[in-house]
Amino acid sequence: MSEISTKPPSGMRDFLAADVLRRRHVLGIVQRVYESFGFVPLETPTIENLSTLLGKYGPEGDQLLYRILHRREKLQRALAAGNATELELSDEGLRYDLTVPLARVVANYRELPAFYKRYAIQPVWRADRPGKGRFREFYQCDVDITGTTSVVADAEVCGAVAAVLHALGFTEFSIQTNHRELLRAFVAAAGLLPEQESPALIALDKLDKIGRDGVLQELAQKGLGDGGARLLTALEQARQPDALATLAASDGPFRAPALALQTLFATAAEGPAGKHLVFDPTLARGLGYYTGPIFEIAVAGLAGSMGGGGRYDGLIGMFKKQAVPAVGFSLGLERVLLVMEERGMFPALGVGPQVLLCRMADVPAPVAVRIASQLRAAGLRVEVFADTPQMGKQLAYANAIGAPFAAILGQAELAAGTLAIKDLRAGEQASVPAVDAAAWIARRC
RNA sequence: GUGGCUGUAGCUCAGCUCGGUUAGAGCACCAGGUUGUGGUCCUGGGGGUCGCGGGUUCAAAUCCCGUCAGCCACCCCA
Repeated sequence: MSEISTKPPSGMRDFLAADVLRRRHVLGIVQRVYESFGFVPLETPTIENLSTLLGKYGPEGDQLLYRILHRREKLQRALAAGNATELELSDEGLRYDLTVPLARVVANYRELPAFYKRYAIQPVWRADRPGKGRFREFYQCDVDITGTTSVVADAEVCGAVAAVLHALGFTEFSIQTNHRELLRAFVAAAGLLPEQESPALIALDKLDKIGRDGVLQELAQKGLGDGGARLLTALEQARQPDALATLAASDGPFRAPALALQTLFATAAEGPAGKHLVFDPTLARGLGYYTGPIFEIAVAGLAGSMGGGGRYDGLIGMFKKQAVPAVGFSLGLERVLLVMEERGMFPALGVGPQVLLCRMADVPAPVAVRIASQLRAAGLRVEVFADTPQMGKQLAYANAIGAPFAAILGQAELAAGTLAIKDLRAGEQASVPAVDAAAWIARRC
């Protein structure tokens, strides 16, 4: 194959007009709702130092970082040394999420408000294997609040994403909620080691899919047989309706996190997230930096999640001496779009010119440009057909791009000071004085 | 990372089981029917080294091996 591939790289996409409009539609609502909660925007660079990125996402996360190769002399030096490691060949990488850059920014700018509420809508990159709703370049829409451990902050970030989903037209979705400390207490009580938490929870998460026996089998395979079985029993009990209240009333390590979740539910109940928050004792999120409540948005028919978040009181402290508590929530734009597309949730989104200005070959181009300018000044979206093929060609083009009107300019119109305006949808045509044309079209758009 | 499915025209696909002249269809595109009128209709046309590489064979889109890419499920995530 001598031709150059015209496809974008794996997991990355081009967006044509219709795609862009749908994305903008969603992003506009996200921005408006986030700002209504008092969040202010932040944009950070595409590229971060690897020292910023590494060690924040867990070992799997580090593997998924896109790293940027040294250039020129620096690369030559690293290669000349022989057996160069990844770290010696690169010291920068592409942003993996929006939370770690936020943590860096909070640590870097002392002048930020003590309670910093920021939103960020930017692409992130992960060297993942692409799949349905999974890409190597995708947009996250984050809200975060730093500087407070208050449950109000937890409830507000949940409320913000819930309000976005409502504004987009979602009614049925749940925000699965758990608490990192509660999980830790369950794992300890079952006699498992802290490092066994992750594999045990991955197996337990499949309870609904593969059933109790399937989970037990998988736990045994991982060498977590007895402790895993105890954990399964405990979590099954925790899924009962009043389990959270029981845990909150208990003594010992379950009490504090269970109380925290109860307080969160009671607080969030007064906001948009209210009825959507659901306690899920088996929810465990992969990112390493969560310390308190953790969230994941679940919607029927979507395998993955539409968003996730949680409290991470230790992350910012990795960048500066004093720890700063923080909580955040992230919506995955592509996941939202995927579900909205499947369900036909988009309104009609217009694009392209409302009027195509066509002209005969004997009409000078400057005249067409002048008339187009007049129509645009009146607020219409206008395209001037560049060439002057036969009128059928020009109208066929107008039809192909979906322009509802064509304005035709020939010697007859020039002499009379009119435009022949054709309504492509109705198939009707009228001769309209040029000065009235814009209003005539606007009335019918 | 694991398992499965699919790669044929710009797009959606047929043909492959059982190898046999110039590889087809619909849509899209171009031209004409209509030199100031689109969307419908009619006629004609351009466009394919059958993903890539190798093997078997007199002969490969078709059979075999490899490879790459895409999709689906799992894993993980947003």
